[in-house]
Amino acid sequence: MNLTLRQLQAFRAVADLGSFSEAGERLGLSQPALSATIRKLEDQLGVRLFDRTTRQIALTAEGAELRRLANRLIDEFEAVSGDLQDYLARRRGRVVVAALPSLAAVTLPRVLARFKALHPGIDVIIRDTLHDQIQDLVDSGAADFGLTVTPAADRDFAFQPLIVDRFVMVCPRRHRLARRRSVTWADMVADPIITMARTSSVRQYIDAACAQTGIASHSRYDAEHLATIGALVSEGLGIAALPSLTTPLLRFADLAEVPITEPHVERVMGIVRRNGRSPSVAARALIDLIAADCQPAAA
Amino acid sequence: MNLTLRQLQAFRAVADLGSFSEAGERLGLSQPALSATIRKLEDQLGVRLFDRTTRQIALTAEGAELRRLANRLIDEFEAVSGDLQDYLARRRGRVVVAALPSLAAVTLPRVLARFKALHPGIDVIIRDTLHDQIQDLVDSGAADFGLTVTPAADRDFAFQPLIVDRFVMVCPRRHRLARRRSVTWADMVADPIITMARTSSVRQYIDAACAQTGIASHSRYDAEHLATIGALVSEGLGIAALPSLTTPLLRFADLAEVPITEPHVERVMGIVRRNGRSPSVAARALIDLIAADCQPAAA
DNA sequence: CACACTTACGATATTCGTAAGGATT
DNA sequence: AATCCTTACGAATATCGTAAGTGTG
Repeated sequence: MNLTLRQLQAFRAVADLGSFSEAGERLGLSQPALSATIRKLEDQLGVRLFDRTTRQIALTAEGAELRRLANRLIDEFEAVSGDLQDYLARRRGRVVVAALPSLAAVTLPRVLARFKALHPGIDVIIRDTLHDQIQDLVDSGAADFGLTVTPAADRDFAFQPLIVDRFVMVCPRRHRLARRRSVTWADMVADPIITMARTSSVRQYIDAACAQTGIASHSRYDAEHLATIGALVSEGLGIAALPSLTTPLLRFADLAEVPITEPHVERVMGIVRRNGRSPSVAARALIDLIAADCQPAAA
Repeated sequence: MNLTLRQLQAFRAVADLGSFSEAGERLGLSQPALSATIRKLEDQLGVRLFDRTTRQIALTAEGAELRRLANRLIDEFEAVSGDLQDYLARRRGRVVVAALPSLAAVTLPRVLARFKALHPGIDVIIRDTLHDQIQDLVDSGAADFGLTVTPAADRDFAFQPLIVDRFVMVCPRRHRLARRRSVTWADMVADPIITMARTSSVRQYIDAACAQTGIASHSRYDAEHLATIGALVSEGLGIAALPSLTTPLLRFADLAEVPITEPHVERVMGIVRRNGRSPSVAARALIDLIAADCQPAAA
């Protein structure tokens, strides 16, 4: 037995309306076509579903049973079908973004505001975590894509660069370096440097810069959160070297911000995806929006 | 969008097996046919469901979503389909029989024992009630068919005669008529006659017989239940005129049973169905069994 | 006679299988 | 070279609509 959805829909329409011609009209079919469909269905099942009296039709007992089952099935089917429609039309769905805290806090919120307006039915879940874990999340498929720095070369990732982030020095406004147009790493040696915890990718760049310039790292404080760093700097406990992308989060602290020109440290941030895996429609939409936001010139 | 069950089944097979050729083998389809099916499904949905790398295929995010939905749908469909199969194969179902108490107590139990053995999944519900209500139950569709006497001519019933039931006199074994080969209505006048209550169809025949022979009805006792009549007769309180069909139920009372030859009163019992309504498969099966039981010669 | 379903039939669409093509291991 | 998917194409099947047929009110 091989029932067809169309057969069931036709049967339901006839059973509901009690008329072949009305059902045909509703389904956009000619009445003979419906007649043939029901006839075939009856042949397949080996049972009469309607008692015909040329003038009137009535469900048989088997017809009534089939009607029950068909209703259940078609309802389920249409509900699911609607889900898929919505999903594919980006009216429904879910995107999981794994992003570095800086991007999650600065870039993403701005984009998400627009995204939410465009696709109100899509939930965006932000996993703000560190670079290594972002790579793992993307690799395992737990995240649709990642927003982070250039991924490790040995991983099979597709990387789409978006932002080149340079480091800036952050200090109190009354600090001796606050008025400078730019500073060098050497300028900063005299002060205690407050950096992010060793687990942070930012710290990797700082340490690299230290090694590159031959200057020993001399951080006195490590912080997990940017807000903590901002507070520490604000209290005059030291100065910080941070990616420029993160400084908007420190606005509350009323700090001075000076580019670090020597050594030239920059991190390239962008979108990390699994190679050979196409993103979901919802993810694709968000990726496009992020790219447009970060590269207005490219658009 | 008009998804087809076949499309979903094809998609699920490919998604499960991760291979077009294996899925084709399982479905009994050629591999290109499957390829075309999936291709068309993707076109309809406007989304790629698989990432193809000529050597390997992997679900896209939409594919994964569709897989979830397809599984739900197909499982539901197969469950429903199985229910229907069972129903049509008479492994499941329900028959409601409206029967006169005599038939419900005498004929039906014997048949139902065989029916239950043949179709253990079908529930048979017996409504033992009086003729008028049987007609109503059948007419309204509440009962699949009725077992009763010839229905009223003004009703639109199909009647299939099964048993011609003649009336017999029932009396104590030591009664003066107990040894007779047959008796007439006139023979019985001397004794008090115990009959069923006025609501019974049996009583209608008794009264008709009285009127026909010009003999006044002179029943002293009315009883609702046959067992009561049997007990009354057994105690010597009178004699009874009953359809021969009912006498097996009086065996407990150890009574004599003599056919009544004059007047010739008989009731034709059979199966009553609604005209123009085909019986359910289950009902048909039970009807056939009853007919075979009552007319072994016809078989 | 009008209405509602059925049957008949030709046209269109869909689906299938075989055969050939292309890419990767 | 072998394997797996895709494309191409002709054949079988299904489905549809128009037109004609049948029985009922």
